[in-house]
Order: sequence, then C-alpha cells, then structure tokens
Amino acid sequence: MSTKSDHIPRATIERLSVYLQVLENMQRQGIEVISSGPLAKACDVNASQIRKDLTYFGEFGVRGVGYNVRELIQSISRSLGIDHQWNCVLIGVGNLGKALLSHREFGRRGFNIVGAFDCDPFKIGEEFNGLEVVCTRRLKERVADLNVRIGFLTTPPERAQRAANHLVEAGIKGILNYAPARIFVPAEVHVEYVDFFHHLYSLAFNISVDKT
Amino acid sequence: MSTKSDHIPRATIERLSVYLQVLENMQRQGIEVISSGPLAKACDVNASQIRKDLTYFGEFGVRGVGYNVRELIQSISRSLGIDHQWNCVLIGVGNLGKALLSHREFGRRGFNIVGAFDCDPFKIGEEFNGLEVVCTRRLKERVADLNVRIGFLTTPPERAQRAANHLVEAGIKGILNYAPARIFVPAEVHVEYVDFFHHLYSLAFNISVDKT
DNA sequence: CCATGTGAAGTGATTCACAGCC
DNA sequence: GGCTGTGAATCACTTCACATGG
Repeated sequence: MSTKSDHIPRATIERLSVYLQVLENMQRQGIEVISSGPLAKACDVNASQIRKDLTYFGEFGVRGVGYNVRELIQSISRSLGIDHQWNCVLIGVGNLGKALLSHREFGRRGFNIVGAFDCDPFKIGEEFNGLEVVCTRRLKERVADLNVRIGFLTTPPERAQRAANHLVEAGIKGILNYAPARIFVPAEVHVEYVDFFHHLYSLAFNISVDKT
Repeated sequence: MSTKSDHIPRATIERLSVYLQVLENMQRQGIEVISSGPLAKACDVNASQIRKDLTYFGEFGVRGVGYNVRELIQSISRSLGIDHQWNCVLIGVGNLGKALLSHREFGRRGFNIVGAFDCDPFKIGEEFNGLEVVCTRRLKERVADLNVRIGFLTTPPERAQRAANHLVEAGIKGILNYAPARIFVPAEVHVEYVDFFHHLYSLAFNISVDKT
C-alpha cells in the first residue's frame, strides 16, 4: 500500500515507532509544525536519518518549513499499517496472558484481543476483561470468523512451538511471541519476539563494561 | 572485565540474549555439547555470526568438537554481567509498576527490585510483593545504602523526565524506561527503552506490505 | 577429519553535503 | 533563508572462506 521503493530497512520501521511516540507527545504539548532538526534531537537520532526514513514512504514535509505534526502522525500511522483496527487472539492464559488480557492499552491502540485460548480445561470458561477463555480447538473458526491476523503467544516455552503451529494452521499472519523460546513457522508468517530480559541484559552489560 | 578488544556491536549484545535463551532450553533438554551450525539453526542466525559474536569475549569452543552447553551459558552470562545479582529500584507505582513489582521472574533472573518509589501520597505505604511504596524523596539514601545501579521507570510520559532526573541524582547507572517518552540523561547513564507497541507495529507493517 | 576462530570481502545502513523548492 | 529530499561517501555489521588446532 505504502512503499515507494522496494526494500525498507528493519531499523527504519523500528525508528518510526519512536518518531510516532515523540510526535504524539509534541502534539499533546500543542506543537503544530516541526522540522527534522529539533525532531531528531527529541528522538535522539540524526536529522537526515529521519528525512531518509520518511522518504521511503513519501514526501511529507514542506521545504523551508518542516512537517505538520498532525499530518506526520497520520502519515506514519498509515505507513506502519496502524491507521485501522487489528483483531488479535491470545493463546496461553497463564500469568502473563492474563495480564495482557486485562491491559486495556492494546485496544486503545487499535489492537483488539477478540479471543483467548488455552488447552487447560481448568482455565476454559474463566473470564478476563469480558473475554471468556476458550478451548484451542475452536481457534481456527474464531480466526476465520473475525478476520484475525495477529496472535499473541503466551505459553510456557515448551508449548510455544505447538501453539505456534495452531496459530499458523488457523491462518494467522503474524505472531507476537512472549514465550522464551524460538519458534519456526512458514516464511510468510511473521514473528516478533518479546523478551523482558533482553533490555535488562543490555543495561547490565553496558554498566559492567563502564567499570573496566 | 570481559571485553577482549575495544568495540562490541550493539547487535551482538542483543543476540547474546537469544543464544542464552536457546542454550538454556537445550540444557533443559539434556543437550551437553553443541556446535555453531545447529545452534545457529535454533537461533535462526548465521553460524559464523555466532562464532564471531563469541570471540569478542573469548574462545569458548573446542575445534573439531563444539561448545559445552553449560560452560557456554556461564561464559555468556559472565560476558553480559549477569552472573551476579543486581539491585534495582522502581519509580512510578501505577498499573504497570504494580504489575512489574508483583512479577517474580525479575528476582529469579538476578534482578532484585529492592525499592518502590512514588510521589503520590495515596500510594505511599501500599505494599506489593512484600515491598512498601516509599516517597521519592527517600530514593537517594536507598540507592546508596543498597548499592542499586538499575532503575525501572514506570511513570506516565509527562513525569518521565523528572523521574529520570531523580534516578540520575540518586546515582543510578542504568534506566529501564517503560514510559512512552524519550528521556535525557548524562552520557554515562545508560537508558533502554521498553515499548510494548513497537513489536506490534512491526508486525502490522510486515503483514500490510505482504498484501501489496 | 571436523568445527572453531578470523582476516578479507561483501552487504547494508548511516551520515554528509548539497541541489531543489517553498 | 531555511529546510526538505537525495545521491555519494562513509561507517558498521555480516558472511565467506580458509588456516588453525584438537
């Protein structure tokens, strides 16, 4: 829908989230127009980096002026594909799964969790945030009925691959994997790994090397 | 302590977390020796990438054989600086802060949250996971007393910078910033940003481009 | 003989520097 | 005059290919 040329660096996509966050905070502060220089400072990146990142998706600025904050937020949202709602399911209703189900921010950002699945009979029937936990057998019908494209995977590591298989089989297009295990899926299915410790490890490493 | 040469790519550090995760799962399965080929497959990276990453920190393998899983886990842990306990504080006891305080996995991994701070008088005195919420004014003494080096920042975005200033002032060396805002700190203080939406945005983007 | 460790080659991303435009 | 958009130059990371060693 949005890509001007062929390949967009993964790093660019990651930075777009940052720009969006900073621009939203600026908008809340009433800033209407911003140029790449100050925006770069606020995002802690290089100014031409921002300009280059943006031109992968179009020309959003006005020479001699800068970017309109509201329009740029819209343009980036459209570029990322988050200018509309996404239906999601969650598989694995443990502590983390429950926490995510109860967290309303996902819905507020357009990611609606419309199904919660588990194969444990003791969990089936429980309710979180108005959503009843359902047997994994019924995953496929639910995904088809509600045009679900994203699955949150929150099982223990040893069950991650099996859950991933279920999601793929159900026709999911992307998996947000919170389980501490790699999973293997067909190339056309996208996987993102969420690891709560990875940032903590980076901090530990960076602090450690400083002292040496 | 651990760096053989001067500069280690940030990407290498991020991959070490992945290797560690995969190696721990292998160890649980009883695998004792692994060579870079199969390890690379399991981590979904290139084999020489793994070998090069490891040589930044030392020579951990045996030619013709491979790596001892247990020893490699230890070596990577030591390289990352997570072979010992880290005391941490948390500032901003909102929903997310409470969730993190109640989550025992951090302690299990060696990151002990030994203080919870907030400036809201209604929150001070509340208790989570056996930890009493304390006024931010007392942050500095606590950090000094317990040799705390890492701070979890879980305030709303508009209070993130002020909280960051408190942490810096208290002598913190690294900040794990969960607030959806950039923060600015002296160069010697490390910051890692945790953004729950960034992976979701990447998925949305990748799924969207597929369809075009 | 097999797998590590590593310089050299290749690839990809970032920054520079300036032409183009408002 | 000021700021965007962009080819060219630089820098950083990854992969190759093989010498080294158990």
